[in-house]
Amino acid sequence: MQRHASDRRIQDFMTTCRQHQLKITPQRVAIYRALIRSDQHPTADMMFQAVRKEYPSISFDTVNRTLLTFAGIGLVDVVEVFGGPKRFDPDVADHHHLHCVVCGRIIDFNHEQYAHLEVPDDIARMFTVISKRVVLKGLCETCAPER
Amino acid sequence: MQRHASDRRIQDFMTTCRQHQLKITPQRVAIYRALIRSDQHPTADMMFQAVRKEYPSISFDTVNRTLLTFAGIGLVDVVEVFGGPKRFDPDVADHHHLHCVVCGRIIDFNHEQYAHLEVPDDIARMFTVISKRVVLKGLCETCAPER
DNA sequence: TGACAAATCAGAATGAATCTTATTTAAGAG
DNA sequence: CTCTTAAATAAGATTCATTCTGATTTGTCA
Repeated sequence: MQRHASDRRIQDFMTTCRQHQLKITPQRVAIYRALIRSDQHPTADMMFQAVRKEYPSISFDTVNRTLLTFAGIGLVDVVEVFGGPKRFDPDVADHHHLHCVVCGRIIDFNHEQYAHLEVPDDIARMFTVISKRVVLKGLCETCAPER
Repeated sequence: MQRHASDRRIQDFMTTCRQHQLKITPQRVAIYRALIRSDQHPTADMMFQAVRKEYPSISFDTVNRTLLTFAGIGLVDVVEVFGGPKRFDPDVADHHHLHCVVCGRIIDFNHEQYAHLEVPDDIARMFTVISKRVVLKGLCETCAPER
């Protein structure tokens, strides 16, 4: 089942590439594979280290450039950060983020109330909204002072 | 009136510095002055260029370090970005952001619905929330395709 | 199978942020 | 008002992230 789900995503990935006239190279497939089984919100360098293990000859530039290409066609998201390197999110469905201000961890969550955020009329008139996200800053369990 | 409001903020600024045992240096005052009359969401370099005009001998390092110090005591906010240099926000009151994906402009806004965002119980149990913000990505008036 | 545009690699270049060290200075004590 | 001291600053070096350049390789399609 695990194998089938993953294979299915690779098939979809290839279809998306073809739709955008992107060549299906072994590097791109390796990067996409690493992406869908990645820890949450990796940096380009983290992705490079991960892909490297299965594809030792790959260059950092290829990984970075490919991630940006993937972002351009909606296969991955570049998420908001408060400084530091870019971070990527393989989950492109709508969801929200917690940012721990101490360890920098980004935690995904969903909430019914946030699923129906409306855009104020005066804003909607002057701004075309592509995506909406609630971003909470705070302290995660590990970093919160003990009670 | 303009002058008075500004003077008042400088007074408050000095009080805050004293409360945190920060020395009131002419550099810090110049940086704070530039901050409160800044365009929205400047980078450290933009701040450096601005402060420079009134204080030509100041170094970039001092401007950058000072902005981070100010952020640490709540005089300025580091806002979310999607890559690129850090950006600062002199408005530390609760508000929300539009990000134009084309020109990178960040636009402040407020909305009644967003003022009452509740944090889901299961999240509140594992995460101490410091701040909440709605982040909308999209196209600003200038960058939206003509109609 | 061959041609060509696209993609990759390696290393150089750029940009942002931080660190190091020597010097200067604000602020409190006397 | 002067002295002392820790804090702050300036300048340049360093580190890290990202992008660019140019030469080489490789999917894709005819």
